Amino acid sequence: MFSAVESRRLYRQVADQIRMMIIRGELAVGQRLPAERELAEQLSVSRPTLREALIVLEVEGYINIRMGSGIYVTRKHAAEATGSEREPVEGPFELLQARAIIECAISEEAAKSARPEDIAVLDEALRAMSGVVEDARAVLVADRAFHTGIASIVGNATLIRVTGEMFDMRMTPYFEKLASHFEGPVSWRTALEEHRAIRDAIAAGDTAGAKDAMHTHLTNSQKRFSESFGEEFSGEEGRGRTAGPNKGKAAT
Amino acid sequence: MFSAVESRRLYRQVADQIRMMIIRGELAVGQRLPAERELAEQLSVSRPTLREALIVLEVEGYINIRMGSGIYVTRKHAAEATGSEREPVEGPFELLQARAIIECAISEEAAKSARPEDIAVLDEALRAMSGVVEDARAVLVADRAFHTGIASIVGNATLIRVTGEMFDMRMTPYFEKLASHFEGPVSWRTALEEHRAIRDAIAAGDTAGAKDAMHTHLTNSQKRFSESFGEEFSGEEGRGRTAGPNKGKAAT
DNA sequence: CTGGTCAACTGGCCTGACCAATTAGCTCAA
DNA sequence: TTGAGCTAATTGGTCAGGCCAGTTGACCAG
Repeated sequence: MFSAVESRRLYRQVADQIRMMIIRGELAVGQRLPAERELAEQLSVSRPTLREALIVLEVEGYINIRMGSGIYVTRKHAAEATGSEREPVEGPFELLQARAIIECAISEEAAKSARPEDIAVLDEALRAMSGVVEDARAVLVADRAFHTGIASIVGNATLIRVTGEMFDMRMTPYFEKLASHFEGPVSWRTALEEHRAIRDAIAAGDTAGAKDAMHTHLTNSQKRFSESFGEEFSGEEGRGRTAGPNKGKAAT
Repeated sequence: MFSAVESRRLYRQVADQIRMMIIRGELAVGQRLPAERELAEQLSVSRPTLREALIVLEVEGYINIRMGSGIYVTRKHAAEATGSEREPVEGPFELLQARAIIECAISEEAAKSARPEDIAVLDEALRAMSGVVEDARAVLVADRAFHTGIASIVGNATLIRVTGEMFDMRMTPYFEKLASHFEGPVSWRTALEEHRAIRDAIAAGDTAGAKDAMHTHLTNSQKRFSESFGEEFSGEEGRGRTAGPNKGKAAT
């Protein structure tokens, strides 16, 4: 929601970065993080700022700070309560298909009620994204801000959260490995153009157009994935069952 | 056991103190707190410590820190202050609206690819539900099975999970307390009829009809809610947008 | 009135230091 | 050998003072 522009605050950026590392699994549960002084130096921030970021993560429940001992990772996912299912997550193709279905509907809804200030939020996310296509980490933040920004137009906290959670599922080692094969400045610029098309349709109040543009965007993402999937993992057994490149859809 | 002497960290004590003042109403919603420097002096702590406490409260959602402007109380959040933890707690209406948008799209998609065995799954859920409308607990299980059953027609694990998670959000004390005022055999039979309409549309491959039927179902759920407790929520501030700094004063 | 400038706040961040809790390693007596 | 107790290094907790950047509103030129 309104944390789009506000994320300029350094301690929040630091918190985002560390949180992402935990979700990705780069920091195992139970593992002890480097000392505050060392961490601050590695991240090029002062210790007070690093401490503020750590407190954010502690309140959110990601880490446990023990005085005199160290900082420990406690869990890797925010929503874990219902003791159900598997950790291994679903495959990237299923995820992108699910996002296509859900976010298309959200875009459609957003186009109905977008106001100028809502469009300004999207524009800010686009502007931010255009400036960091070279930075693999920062561009993800901007990408996320755009997608959750659309959900925020509807003004529904649940939609914002679900959209964000689905986005964050790409932060898995499996997904990351695939993404590293095709994500780059070029593909991000393409995605940026697709974002602009979505933004324009929403700004124009064009519900069908917004839905189509979002569908195009996520379908293209799938394509980019499947190409790299075919090259690198051709001999491997894929996981997703449906969700081929051809989703057998009619109208659009 | 011996949790008496915890040597609580100072910034947490400060956060507790301010949080209590907000909950008690000593600090009105929307009110601006004293400046950090002044507040630190009043509480006899250093500014960094005060800042850490404020960041805790900001993450918890009690206050809103605006750079260059000041610190503002955003809400009281009375009851569950102690067990708080995660759970931004979106309201029941937001949840039902989100479900309407998302599950309508899923129903539409399901109607495209429903096979006889998929319909059989829905029929089984309907049959189970019809037999337990008297049992408040069992009927919820059947209700859940129906909704996730629709998602399973699309054959996408992410959709199934998201649908289930959104459904499970009603399993909170807050939500259940409200639900107990209107949920009963009568309302469940009505919901069952709405389920049947959804099932029929999906079985017939009627995408628009499936979407409409699902929309009707969840909109009616919303109505049943609002008829019982409509007024309670109307005073809440919108969360998604317009963190209006312009309260109180109208045009000049 | 209108629009722009500017100075007084206010939060954001930093340096550098010291205190307090924890823990690993050591000594030394049993 | 063993283990109880001490020591010192390590780590988080707190403090002080300062500078920078964004916000706001009063003020002045137009």
